Amino acid sequence: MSPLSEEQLIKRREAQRQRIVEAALKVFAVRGLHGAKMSMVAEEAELSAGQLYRFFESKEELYITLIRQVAEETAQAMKSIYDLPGSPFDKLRTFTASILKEESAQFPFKLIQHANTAEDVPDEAKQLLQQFTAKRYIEQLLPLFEEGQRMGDIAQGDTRKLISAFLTLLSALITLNMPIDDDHQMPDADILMRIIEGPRVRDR
Amino acid sequence: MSPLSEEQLIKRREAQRQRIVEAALKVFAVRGLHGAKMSMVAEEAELSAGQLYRFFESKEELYITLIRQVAEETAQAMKSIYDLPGSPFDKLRTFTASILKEESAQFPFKLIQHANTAEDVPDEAKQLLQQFTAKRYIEQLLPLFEEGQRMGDIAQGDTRKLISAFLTLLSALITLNMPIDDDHQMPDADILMRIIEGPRVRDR
DNA sequence: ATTTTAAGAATGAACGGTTCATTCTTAAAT
DNA sequence: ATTTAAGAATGAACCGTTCATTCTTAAAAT
Repeated sequence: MSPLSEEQLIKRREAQRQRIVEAALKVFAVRGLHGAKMSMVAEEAELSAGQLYRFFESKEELYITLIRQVAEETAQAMKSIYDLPGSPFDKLRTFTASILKEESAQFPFKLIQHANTAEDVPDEAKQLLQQFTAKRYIEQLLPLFEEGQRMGDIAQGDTRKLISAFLTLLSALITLNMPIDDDHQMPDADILMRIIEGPRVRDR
Repeated sequence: MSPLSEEQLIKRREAQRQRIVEAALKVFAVRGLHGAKMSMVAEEAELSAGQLYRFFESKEELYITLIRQVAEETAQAMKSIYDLPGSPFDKLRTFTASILKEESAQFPFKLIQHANTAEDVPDEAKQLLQQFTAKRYIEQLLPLFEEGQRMGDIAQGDTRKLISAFLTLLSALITLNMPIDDDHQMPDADILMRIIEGPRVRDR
């Protein structure tokens, strides 16, 4: 009857779909909703533009699917900071360094940043993002920062404000999307950590 | 013959031209070269789109004119940091605060950031920007930072790297173009100053 | 009366999302 | 081996939209 069993087909199809979403993440993160073209996503996913429409009925559906997935994964990644080794400060440094090092780790941030500032973002995407706002991340990190403050690793003061500033700067840095040339060089994690670092003593 | 002398006319025209450039700065800074539409510039300058073409023969010419003007003004602004009152650290804080406070002060940064990362930027604009690169700003600020380091106000270490990181983060923050809503709030200058701040002692 | 200025409509080219006719692949059935 | 047909893939239109730019027209200035 059918050349491929039902099960095989579904699996295969799902894998393809995921491949497209990953390509879309890269393209949408870098270029934004309107700057990203379906043809670019197709190229990145290594199939023809027409093919995309066998998996997603529109650019909008693809975008919403992408946002949904990224929102969930990011929330997950946030939680996983707690599993990192060392003190709260160590955990945060490791987290920060890994994001600044790996380009692929930056895509979700860029995507969300774009989605939050671009216009004509589909309502459904907006709603999804509202469920996963910065406010939520702050609450999620609050215990970690508070412990760090108790230990003296992390600077005293309004904790939420500190987290907010830190996340904003990290996000800003990622979003900057700098060409790594002679003129600019990505500040490393340690520079960024100075923002939340507790009191230092002279000469180290 | 004419109640307006030749001279007056030219002056009037020049003023109008400048008005357009300023409108363009705002629009191009926020939306980038391709995101900015001539109709938007026209609206901002409070004239019709068609009128623009009496002053600039193309979008490209307008853009190049704008880049040239901004590049020069920015270099000028950089120099003026030295004229600010107080210690090197004070000067830098004042400078930073004033940029973060006033939106109009951020336009040049945004424009340059866009121009440096966008594609299909006119060659002439690229060339103009190369003359006023970050590298140049770093050299310009070097004496100020070195003095600050000698005084202990500013953190020790590779001075150029420190300046670069500071400028990059400032630029990133500005470029982020955050909506000032409940979720996000612009980190203030003092937070940013922690990046370059010299050794702190416990309890202030 | 003539020129200048302005606004706004018209133009035309490029772009890009989407569709579709057609060709290819592949694995089961013969 | 050969056939067969479903699903995969392509690439070329299609077609609406979006601008940059030009044209038309009329008011205002001189």
